[in-house]
Amino acid sequence: MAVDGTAGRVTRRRRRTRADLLGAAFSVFAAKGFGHVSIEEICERAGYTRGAFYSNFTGLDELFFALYTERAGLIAEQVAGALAQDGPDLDVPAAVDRVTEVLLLDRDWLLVKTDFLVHAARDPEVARALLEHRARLRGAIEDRLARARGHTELPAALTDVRGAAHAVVAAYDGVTTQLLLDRDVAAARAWLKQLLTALLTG
Amino acid sequence: MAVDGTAGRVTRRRRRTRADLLGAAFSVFAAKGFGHVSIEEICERAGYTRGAFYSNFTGLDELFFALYTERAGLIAEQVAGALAQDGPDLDVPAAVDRVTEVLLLDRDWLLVKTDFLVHAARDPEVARALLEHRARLRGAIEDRLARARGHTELPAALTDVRGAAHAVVAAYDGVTTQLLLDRDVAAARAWLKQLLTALLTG
DNA sequence: TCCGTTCGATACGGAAACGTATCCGATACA
DNA sequence: TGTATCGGATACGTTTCCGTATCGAACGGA
Repeated sequence: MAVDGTAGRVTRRRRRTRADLLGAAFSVFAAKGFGHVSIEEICERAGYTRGAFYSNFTGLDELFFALYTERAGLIAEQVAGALAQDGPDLDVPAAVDRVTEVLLLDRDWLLVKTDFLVHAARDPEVARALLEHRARLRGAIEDRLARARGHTELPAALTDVRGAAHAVVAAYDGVTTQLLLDRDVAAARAWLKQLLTALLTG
Repeated sequence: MAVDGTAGRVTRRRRRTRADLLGAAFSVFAAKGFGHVSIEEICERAGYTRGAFYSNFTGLDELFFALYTERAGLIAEQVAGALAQDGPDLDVPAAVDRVTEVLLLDRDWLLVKTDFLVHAARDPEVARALLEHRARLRGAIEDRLARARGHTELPAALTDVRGAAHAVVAAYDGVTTQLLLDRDVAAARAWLKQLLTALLTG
């Protein structure tokens, strides 16, 4: 019981079990894809039985959502940190370097993230959560761009800072797609840098 | 037998069955996602039994590949046609209108296509095929851009026509991602138009 | 129309995963 | 340290899906 947040007590053991299951789920999802993974498989990898699983989650969907939320939160923090790092002048290549360090390094994360995207695309509830997360990231980018206003020009076609931030996200998504296929991280970084330069320095 | 191409005879009935199965697979994949679909489900939808399925395909993977190849081929033709349509001057908004008519209209196709992407991301064999298809599309765009050379300027940051075509694809992928989540086709089109304008008319 | 071939339906055994109900060891707290 | 609560293991029965082997009907060519 108490799979919900209406806590009675939560033991150390339970937190550990939950973390183990989430960790195992991440690697199994990355390897096989959300759709091709059984609950049993995750439990086996984590070293538990299904009893533990059902004690912590109502099903695969809930676990997947928890997993995504957790990792996405961490990454959002890191990105915000990387963006806040330098001065008021916007050094695009340097900023891109730091951000891609976070966003494009871990192929497993890209796989899981994309799985989550197609999952969300079929479930409006999940889609809302994902859109909110993306809005948060976009917000961090907007802040950064606004801070650079006056120091750097935006091209006319991107009407304002919002539009520019939106464009940055689209570029990132586009590069991710290509990277999933060709697995060339170096090329993806170079390419994203070039793309953002073209977009932001009209 | 004869699931392979080493034809003995191929009856009309067989072609029909195969087409029915592919059609049913498309709608079931779109609705549930590749990973959450059983062979039985497809057969049921198509009005056949598993006997018919195994007589035509070795398994779900093969069917999925055939399905993608078929549809992607059709779409590639349509895009090439839409690009060839107008004169040597590059009217970005008009061209985008015509191309997005093909590429962004059918949500089911976007879903299946994205499923295929994550599928390919985990199978190098499949990834190669998908990369080739993307290369063909990019080629059509390159041709179009090259034809417009001299009539329209490219921004400096996109070093050449190849780079520009690459950027167009990335923009398209990025917009697709957003569209999968917010389901706002009109916004996606407007946004893609704006993005490509920013990219191509430096 | 007849005949050999092809195609898909039927029927079967088996494997895998599911979700639950129950029990016992672990854990927190007095 | 004692004890009440918590957490995960165990042990079911059930469902779903798989892949194959076999058979009869549909088909195309002569």
